[in-house]
Amino acid sequence: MSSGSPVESVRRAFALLEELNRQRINSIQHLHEATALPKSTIVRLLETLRLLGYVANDPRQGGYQVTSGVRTLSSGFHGDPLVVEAARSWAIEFTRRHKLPIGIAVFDRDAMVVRFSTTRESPMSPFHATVNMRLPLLTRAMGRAYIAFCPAAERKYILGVLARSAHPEDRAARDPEEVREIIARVRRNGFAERSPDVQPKSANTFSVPIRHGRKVLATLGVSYFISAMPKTKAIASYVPPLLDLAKKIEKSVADLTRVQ
Amino acid sequence: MSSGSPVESVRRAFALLEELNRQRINSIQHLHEATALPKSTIVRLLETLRLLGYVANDPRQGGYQVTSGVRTLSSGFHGDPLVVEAARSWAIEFTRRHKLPIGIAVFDRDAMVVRFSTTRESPMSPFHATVNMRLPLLTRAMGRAYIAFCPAAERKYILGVLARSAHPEDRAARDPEEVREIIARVRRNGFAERSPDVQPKSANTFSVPIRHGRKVLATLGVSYFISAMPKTKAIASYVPPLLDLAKKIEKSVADLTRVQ
DNA sequence: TTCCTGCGTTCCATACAGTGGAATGATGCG
DNA sequence: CGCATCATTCCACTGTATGGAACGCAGGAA
Repeated sequence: MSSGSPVESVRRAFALLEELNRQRINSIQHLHEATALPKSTIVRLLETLRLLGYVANDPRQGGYQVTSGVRTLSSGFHGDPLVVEAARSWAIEFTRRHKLPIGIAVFDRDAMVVRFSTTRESPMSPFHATVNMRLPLLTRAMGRAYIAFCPAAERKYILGVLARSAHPEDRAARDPEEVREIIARVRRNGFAERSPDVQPKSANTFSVPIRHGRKVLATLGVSYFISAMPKTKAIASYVPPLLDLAKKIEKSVADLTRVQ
Repeated sequence: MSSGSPVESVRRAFALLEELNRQRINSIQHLHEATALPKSTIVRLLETLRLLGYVANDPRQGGYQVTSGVRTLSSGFHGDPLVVEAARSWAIEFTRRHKLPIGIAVFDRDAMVVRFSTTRESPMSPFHATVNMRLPLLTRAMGRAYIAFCPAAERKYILGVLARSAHPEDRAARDPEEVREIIARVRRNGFAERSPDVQPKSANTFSVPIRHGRKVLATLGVSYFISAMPKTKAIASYVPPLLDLAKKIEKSVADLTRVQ
C-alpha cells in the first residue's frame, strides 16, 4: 500500500486521454497548454494511444480524437443509477435535435455529481469538462434545482451538512434568509439558475429536476453562452424543451421500474 | 507518424485496465496470468491507477476493481448508434430482474460488434470480455440473428463479402446450402443459436434482432452455461423474455426517432 | 504445534526507456 | 516574400520503470 510514486508516463498518458475526452478540438498546441507537457512528449504519447486504439488522428477534422476503443476502458463499470441510464438516450436525442448540450447530475453527500453529458455532441456548448465534476448545491443551477425540489426533511439535513462545509460556494447555507430566497425563486420559476457570481461568467445554465414520487432522482442542466441571446429569450427557448425532456425521462424511469 | 515504440509502461497500464474491466474478480495472481507481467510491476501499476482514481482496492471484496473514475476516459465518445443508447437502460433492467447477461451488437462490414453488455452485472455470466469483440456472422448467435432477418438485398451483398473472407468462421458462406439451412432454422424458431462447433463449448447463446421497419438495427444476445439446464428448458425460460426485451427497445427507438 | 505452499507485498541495483530541448517541416497570413 | 504559428522529428542524457529476490502472511496438512 502506502504512497510512493505514480508511474510518471502512465500518469501523463491518462491526463492526456482525459483531456482528449473533454475537448472537441484537440490540437497539439491545446493539449500542450492544458497538460503543461512538452510537445514532443505529447506527440509520443498520442502515438502510443493511437497504436493502442484509443485515439485517431484525422488532420482534416482538426487533430486527435477518442475512438470507440475507449469503451473497453470503462465497460466494466455499470454503477450508474437507473435514472442516468434512462436519461442517456433522451439526452442524446435532445442534443441532436436542439443542438444544446445536456448534463445529468445526481446528488452525492454535499454536491451534485455530473454523471453524463452531451457537451461533445453539441456545437454550441460553453463547457468542456463535465463528467464527474462536483457542483455545489447552493450556487449552481443543477444544485439549486435539487435542493429546491427535494423533500423537506432531506433538505433540512443537507443544509446542516453544508453549514459545516468549508467550501466557499457552500457559505450561503449559514444564511437561512438567503437559502429561503434561493429556494423560493426556483420554485416560483419552475426551474433553477446559477448564481451570477460564479465562474465562468460567460455562460449560464438552467436546470430542472427529474422526479419520482417525492424524490428527486437527478437534475438536468442546459448551458449556453450569455452572449448568444438575452436571458428572457433564452428562458423562452430552452426551458420548455428542458421540462419536456424531464417529463420523458420520468416516464421512462416509471416504465423501467414497474414490476410486471 | 510512422510506427516507432509505443511507450511501454503506458501500454502495460492500459492492458491492465482493460483486464480489470473484463473480470469480476481481480486478484494480483489472475492479472499476472492474464497479462504476463511480473507481479511487482502489476502492483506498481495498480497503485498508480489507484492514485489516479480509476481503480479501488477493497481486499474484502476480493481485490481490485474499476471505479466510476473510468468514465472520464470515455465520456467524450458518444458515437454509438441510437439503438444502443436506447437499449442500454432496458438491458440493465433486464439483467437486474432476470440475473441474465445481455449483449447488444451492431453490424459492421463483415461481423457483429458488441457495443454494450451487462456481463459484469450478472452473477451467472459465462463470458467476461465482450465489448468491442467482433462476432462472425454465420457461426455466432448474434450474427445469425442479423443475417437471417436483414433485408434480402443486404444479405446477398454480405454473403458475397464473406465468401471472400479468410476467417475460418466465415467458411460456410461458400456453401449456399448450409447458409440456406442456417437462415431457415433461425426464421422457423424466431431466434438464433450459435453453431455447436464453436468455442467456448461450455456456454450457449440465444439471439434475436431489434428491428425498425425492414432494417435490423442490432441484435440482442443472452448467454448461459450449458451445464445450468437442458436446452429446451433454457429456450423456454430465456427466449420469451428476450423477445419481450427486443420489443421494448424497438418501441423506445420508435419514440426517440419520431419527429414531433 | 510446525512445516509447507500460494499469494501479496516490499526492496533496490541496474539498464534502458522515456524525456525534452533544439532543429526541421508544414501551413497560413499580411 | 518574410514572419509567425504550430506539428513533427531527432537524439544525447538521465532519471525512472523494471523485475528478480526476499519477506510476510494466511490457510491447510500432518
